[in-house]
Amino acid sequence: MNIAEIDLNVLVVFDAMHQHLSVTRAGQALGLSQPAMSAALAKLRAQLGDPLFVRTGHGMRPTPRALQLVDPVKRILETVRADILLQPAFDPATAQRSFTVITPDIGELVFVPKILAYNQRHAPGVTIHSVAISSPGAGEALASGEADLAIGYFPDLAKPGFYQQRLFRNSFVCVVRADHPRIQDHPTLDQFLAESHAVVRPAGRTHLYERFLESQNIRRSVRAELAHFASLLTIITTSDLIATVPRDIAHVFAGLAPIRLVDPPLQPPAFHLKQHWHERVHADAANVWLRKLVRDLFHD
DNA sequence: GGCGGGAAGAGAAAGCCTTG
DNA sequence: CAAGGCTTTCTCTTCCCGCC
Repeated sequence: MNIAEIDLNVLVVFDAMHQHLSVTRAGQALGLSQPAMSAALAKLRAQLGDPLFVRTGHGMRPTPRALQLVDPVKRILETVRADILLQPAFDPATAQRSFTVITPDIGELVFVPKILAYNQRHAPGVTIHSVAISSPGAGEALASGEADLAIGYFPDLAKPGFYQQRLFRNSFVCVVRADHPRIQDHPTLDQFLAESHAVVRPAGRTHLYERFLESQNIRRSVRAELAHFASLLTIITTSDLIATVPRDIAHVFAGLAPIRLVDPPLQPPAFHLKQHWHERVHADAANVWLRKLVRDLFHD
């Protein structure tokens, strides 16, 4: 007999019959009426060419052929339950897994160290591969599976097929070297514009503060234009330049070098940093674990 | 999208079998 | 022989699928 000719539901019927040894009770267990259960049993008998369960004075009793089938049927049903119906669990303590996370170089300074510190204690086999992909390409990378998660400011990913979760509210702050000769804690707009500025413009990313100044028709003297936030710290500590950066990165800088955080004279509307993922991995246990970790570590 | 055919299941009823 | 449980048959409903 060809497997395609068998309705595999009959295995469920067989198992229920073996458990209850009664057509009525087996039917109740499967949500079938007694006649429907009887019909299912008749179908099973026809397919296997054996009466399987026969009526005796002590209820329905299995035939030798039925007894022969008990273990194989249980194995098959258990395999279906465990390997097909149950979501595979993700155990961070034992998992050997690498996650690719899209985040700008700010993210590598702000997010990655905390994730790694957590993993070192609780998920020793989990590694993080950080990639800086610009906003338009991030969606493609998430959809193709090239990346698992994007963390940061990705307004292009607010579209069908993608999920997002807000992590924290961010704003801007100015940074200068600790012994800057002119800039005090609350510079006026004139004082701010009188200084020379260092600006970070990572390729392919939205520059919120730049756009804000343009919308206000404000021009400043830019002395250094950088592609990476990481280079900014050295430049600030060795010059009189002033830079306006997201507050989270400024706090990381303050822990690394003698700099001061200063309120900017103009503050654009606050923005939210989020994590984004593709619907393809929405139910994936490993991805769910990573998202929960990111939320627990960074949600304000 | 509407229609028709087939499959499956429910419910009712009648018949059969076994036990006490 | 009555009671309980299984089987069979019939009718009706629902759902799915293919066709136009």
